[in-house]
Amino acid sequence: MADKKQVEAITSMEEDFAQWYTDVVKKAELIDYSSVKGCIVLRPYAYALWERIQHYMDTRFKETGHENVYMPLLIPESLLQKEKDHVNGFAPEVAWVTHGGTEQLAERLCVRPTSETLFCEHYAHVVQSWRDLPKLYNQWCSVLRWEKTTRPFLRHREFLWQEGHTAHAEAQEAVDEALMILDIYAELAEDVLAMPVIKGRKTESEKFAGAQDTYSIECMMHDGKALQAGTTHYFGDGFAKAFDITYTAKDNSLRHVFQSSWGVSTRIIGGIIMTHGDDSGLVLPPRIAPTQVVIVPVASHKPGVLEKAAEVEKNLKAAGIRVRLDSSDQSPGWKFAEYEMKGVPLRLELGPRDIEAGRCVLAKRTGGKEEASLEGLELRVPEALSEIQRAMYDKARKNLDSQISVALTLEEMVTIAQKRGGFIKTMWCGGAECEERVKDLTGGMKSRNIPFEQERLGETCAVCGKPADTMLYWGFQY
RNA sequence: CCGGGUGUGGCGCAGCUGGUAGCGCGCGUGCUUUGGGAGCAUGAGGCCGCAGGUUCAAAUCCUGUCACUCGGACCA
Repeated sequence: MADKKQVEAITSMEEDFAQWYTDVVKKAELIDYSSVKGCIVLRPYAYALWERIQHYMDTRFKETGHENVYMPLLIPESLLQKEKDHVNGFAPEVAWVTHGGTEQLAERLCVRPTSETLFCEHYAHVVQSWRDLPKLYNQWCSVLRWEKTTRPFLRHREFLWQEGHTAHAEAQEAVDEALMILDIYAELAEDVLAMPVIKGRKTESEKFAGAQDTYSIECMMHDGKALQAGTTHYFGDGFAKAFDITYTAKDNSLRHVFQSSWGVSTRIIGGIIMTHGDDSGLVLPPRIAPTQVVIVPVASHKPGVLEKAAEVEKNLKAAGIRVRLDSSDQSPGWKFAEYEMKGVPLRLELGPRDIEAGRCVLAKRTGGKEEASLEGLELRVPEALSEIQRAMYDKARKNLDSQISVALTLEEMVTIAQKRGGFIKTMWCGGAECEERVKDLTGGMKSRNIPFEQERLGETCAVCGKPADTMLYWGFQY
């Protein structure tokens, strides 16, 4: 029976969430493992998702004046060493190239874990005058970090991302840049991926190595764990001083630039899976789905069926819909299950009975079947897709809201952390010791961010009881 | 990095008191099927993760190693 095979194919979320995730990632043909730990093959379906994410972001970046560049893969050790906090943050997880052919290199080269240092070196070369600013660069590339524990999408050693790096004359411009990009990231997550986010600033102890301020968008997964889906950083002039990036201002004084950097990686695909997926597999938001509509012909050997299906495909394609006709000789039931597994938002069933009646069956991946007239289908389908998109966001939003708890005391925090996880919001005094203490007592819960949307939950820090005027989100994270 | 589990055709597994590999699914071909993972027939495919060792003989026993996976620690 269909149900039985489904259950065998994918572990239920309730039974074992981690196993469910691994099953979905494999069965939906997103990835394959390679022979190097943490270096993962992105199969066509996963890469198509990434391309759509890329396309959205790249368009937004270019609209806002950014240019794409490409920096080298290798960083000499001496260059990496220039900014102290930065090197301390990354040193434990960089991989080194020590030989060229059979010869040992005079200086070893690190495979970029991120490219701040390369951008800084380059900016020092090309920035001379206030007329050269701002520099608004982005690059699409992969980076390498020698992680101990790896999981598909969520934690790779090599992963794809974009990293933006900008240099500005004024501090405020660099801050504005970091905040504007954070908005773009939030719009990607909410409008395109149907993943509601919490925007905010990272605490001192959680910010990026070398940054003055780090901002993040935080998402909530089905299992109550948070996922940081994107971050942006304001660097002040710290890197500029370490790398000697100076320009001559209008008044002929020599000044350091102010910088920002920001990135989103393929990790966000893991977020899509864990935000929307269910026990039948992936569920993809229509705006990002590589295939939005799959046409499943029924009794396709009967005359006229495939022809009609091809005609419907052509019409929908002409209407700008990403549609695919599966005319393979698999049984309809097989196809139903297959495309559910792959999260295709809308299935269009078309058989002899339908054709005779001038209609088809539309089945939403999110639930619900309807009969639709073939006449005007190119209007009904986009409508159905936006209904799905909206429903997915609403559902995710509801999940996020239901996972937020308020705690006024440390005892409450610990209880909630152990009982249900999710986000906990509390007042916080600003002390790193309080973060440490929460982490110890809860077995790893950390601050997520200080949300831009602040509320006054009380007058004192939930952890230490000292006066507090900041509200902070906490949570377990991926 | 610490602890548990697992590595045998593409996938899932059996075989582990040693004797040279088997099942289900999938795959190829043919016919019949087609509204929730179709049926019959026939065929192809594996030096058992890798490296040592014990033995007349190793998928099986021993040692090492690598990978995957779960949990923990760590983590822009």
